[in-house]
Amino acid sequence: MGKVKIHEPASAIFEGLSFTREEIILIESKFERVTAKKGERLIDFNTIVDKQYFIVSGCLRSFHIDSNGREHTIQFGIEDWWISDYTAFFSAGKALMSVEVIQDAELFEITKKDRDHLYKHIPKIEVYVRGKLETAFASFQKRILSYLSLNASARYLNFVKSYPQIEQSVKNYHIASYLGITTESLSRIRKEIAQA
Amino acid sequence: MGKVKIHEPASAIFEGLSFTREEIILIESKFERVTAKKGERLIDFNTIVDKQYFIVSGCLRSFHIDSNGREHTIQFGIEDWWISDYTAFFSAGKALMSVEVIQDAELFEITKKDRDHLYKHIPKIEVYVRGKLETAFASFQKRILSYLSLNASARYLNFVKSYPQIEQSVKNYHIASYLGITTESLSRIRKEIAQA
DNA sequence: CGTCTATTTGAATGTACTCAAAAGCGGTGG
DNA sequence: CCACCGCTTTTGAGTACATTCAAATAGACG
Repeated sequence: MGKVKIHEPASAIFEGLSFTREEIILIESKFERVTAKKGERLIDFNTIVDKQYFIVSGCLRSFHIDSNGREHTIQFGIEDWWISDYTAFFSAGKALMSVEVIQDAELFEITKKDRDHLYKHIPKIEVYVRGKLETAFASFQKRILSYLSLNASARYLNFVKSYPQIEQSVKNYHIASYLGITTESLSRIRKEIAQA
Repeated sequence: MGKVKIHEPASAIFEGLSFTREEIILIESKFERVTAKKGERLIDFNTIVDKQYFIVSGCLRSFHIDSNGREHTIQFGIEDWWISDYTAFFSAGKALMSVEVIQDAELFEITKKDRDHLYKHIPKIEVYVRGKLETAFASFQKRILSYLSLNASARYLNFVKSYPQIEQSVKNYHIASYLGITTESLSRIRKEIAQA
């Protein structure tokens, strides 16, 4: 389990920030506690996205199905991470991808409207979120670099090293779809690594 | 040329925001006007990054040189865009990549410290920047999806469609290094497309 | 025209994919 | 406890796509 527990006040999401009693109540009123079972979809392709999820426990992924029917995993989400279809959430447009539960999960859910309300009334949350966004931005940049400069085997090793907890929580075919390779290729890569 | 001119007040960078006279003076004092010639490097690999650039005119790119000596273009920057090594800039760490001028450029330069000062004294700038960051975040997400789901030819067509202005401003070998393919492959792809 | 840089072409190679089939694993019910 | 089922991973053979290295053109500019 992560640092934040589902029974704590939602304000615990913003780790390191301290709040007044009124602020804590406001934050509490904007987040909804949600539990979701393996296989459930929180966001569906082509629907309007106005929700974002903070993961207390469990594992989720966002993925896209391309014109050939192949799934591509954009992001995995585990405890203390946020997940949504950000492209759609930020622009209030329709989802390019779906978000599904891989392992039973406990979540804090918030709508865009409520998020904006929190930003407005508690500006330090906006500052905090900008910092998180910057970190996520930088890690996306690194991921792009890994597609540009590494072969499948090196990308896999890099993934395992960077996200050991995720590697343990998901199926190999999910990892393959995150790395941009087929299940068969990942299997052969793992075999090669094991032999060395 | 873009909407913002180098002779305008720096506050023009934040398109759509209106400022008081005092705010305009503060913003002006934090940005420095810089001109840079083709070939110049604004950020060098392995050096501390504390500057970010708003591009008024010209063209730049950020790129990484991998362990085999190959260059990979992370981002192109043209007028009205920001460029830096964000990974390093956000974390005040050393550059993973370099930023070089592809076409003579006019820029507004700002340090991290001055940026933070502006955020603190003019909060609406921080809100504005968060919005920009979200847009950039979403476009990175789309780019990752393109590496996962498209072959080289489709990625190229996608690039040309999405960034026609950039395609005109840069060499093919830069485009190849952005798409994650070799110059030779891009040449063959362009030939195929031309024939069809 | 000559030089430097950028692009194209060719042939051989390599990496990852496709499709099909087999093996492994985990849970359920008899 | 074992047999079966569904799901996941592995293996194999053939193929496709992109790379490598080397050489030939094409363009830009003085």
